[in-house]
Amino acid sequence: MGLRELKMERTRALIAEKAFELFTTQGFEHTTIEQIAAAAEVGPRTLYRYFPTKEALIVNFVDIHLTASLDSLRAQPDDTPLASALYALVESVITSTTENAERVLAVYELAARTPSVQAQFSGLWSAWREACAAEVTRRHRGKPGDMCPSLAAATTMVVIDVCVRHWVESGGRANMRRLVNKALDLLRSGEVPIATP
Amino acid sequence: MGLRELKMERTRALIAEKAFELFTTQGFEHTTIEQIAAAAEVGPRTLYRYFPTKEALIVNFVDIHLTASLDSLRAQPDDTPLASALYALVESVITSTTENAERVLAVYELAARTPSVQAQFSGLWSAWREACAAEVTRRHRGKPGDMCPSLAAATTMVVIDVCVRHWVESGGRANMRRLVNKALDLLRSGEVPIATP
DNA sequence: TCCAAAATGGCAGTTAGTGCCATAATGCAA
DNA sequence: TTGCATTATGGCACTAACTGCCATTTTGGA
Repeated sequence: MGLRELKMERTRALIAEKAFELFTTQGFEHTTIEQIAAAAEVGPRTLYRYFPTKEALIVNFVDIHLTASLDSLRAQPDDTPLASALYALVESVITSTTENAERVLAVYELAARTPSVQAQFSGLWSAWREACAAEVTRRHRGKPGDMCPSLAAATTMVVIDVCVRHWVESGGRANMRRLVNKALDLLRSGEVPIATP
Repeated sequence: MGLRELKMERTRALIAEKAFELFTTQGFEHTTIEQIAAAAEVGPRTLYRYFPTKEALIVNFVDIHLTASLDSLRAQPDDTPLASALYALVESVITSTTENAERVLAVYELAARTPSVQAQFSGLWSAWREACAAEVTRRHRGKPGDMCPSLAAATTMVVIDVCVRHWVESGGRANMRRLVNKALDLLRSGEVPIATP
């Protein structure tokens, strides 16, 4: 990586950091792009070259972890059993969430207070789920139209989503890994009721 | 309902309809609020009294169905088995979707082309899922912290989501009810792989 | 017929986001 | 080291989404 890219990466991080600080102290809506740009000592026009929208300044922090988890799914050899490959993905989310607990909690709190941020987050999760489903489908090699891979991916994502929510609601005090394993057990054992006519 | 409210309801519908027309012909981003207001023969300021944001003008169409489905869950007697109550909810989505197939397809196509709309939709689904989970939890009367109701609700929502996507991808030609029952069967029979260490 | 309440919409203002272009910084090659 | 081509920067002008405020109009009912 050249010196140029390094410096830009640093600027990017600085902008995100300053934005985060201002958002947490003043609230998302009461912080303007100008303020953030000023705090990071760049022009507003430059800020927009690093982050396309105001929301991206927060979403960014979760995006990193989700992208990493997708990578760790892709990193599994193609002949890994699907259940194991999916667990690698789950594992990745668990570690990145708990290792950055404070930041994640703050981001979620911020999102809870701001509809537009909330929406962007939902969109991010949704896109991530799509991407995971695509990867699972590729591995599964079933007939097109088979819903099994989509369901497997979606179910896994839902477990993660539910567990992260529970974890956030506990203020980060719950044990995330235990939560996830409990949830997976419930699903596997059929204790979770499924809609029936 | 008074005559006044009736007229307002009509205005609301007219605005939404004109917005929909303009969005489908010109695209979401290339349509301005002014154009929509002009088409509906109201002032822009008035339009904003009916719809808080531009995105709400589309989201509206799906919102109606999701709200209705939630109502049909609430309408079930409290002693209905959870699996049956959840099926009533599923049933509601199936009928409202297929009965408004054309409109739903158009809306989804529009959303697929516009990130901000996409995000709003994800947010809507997410909020709906939360609301359903709350209702399921209420019915379940388990200990607080029990993840079973959240999982039951989330799993059902995910089935609906996956099926609707498949249905949309088929251009509305697939049989939605068959799709849903197939998916529910797969889940119930344990054919869908669950992440395992 | 008149009145109180409520809907409407015009106006001014804020802010997010974009295109364009001049300027400044930087890596590289001579 | 110097000069050049490339690339980041940021200023300016502009569009369009939204908001608060207030005057005007409409409307349902007494």
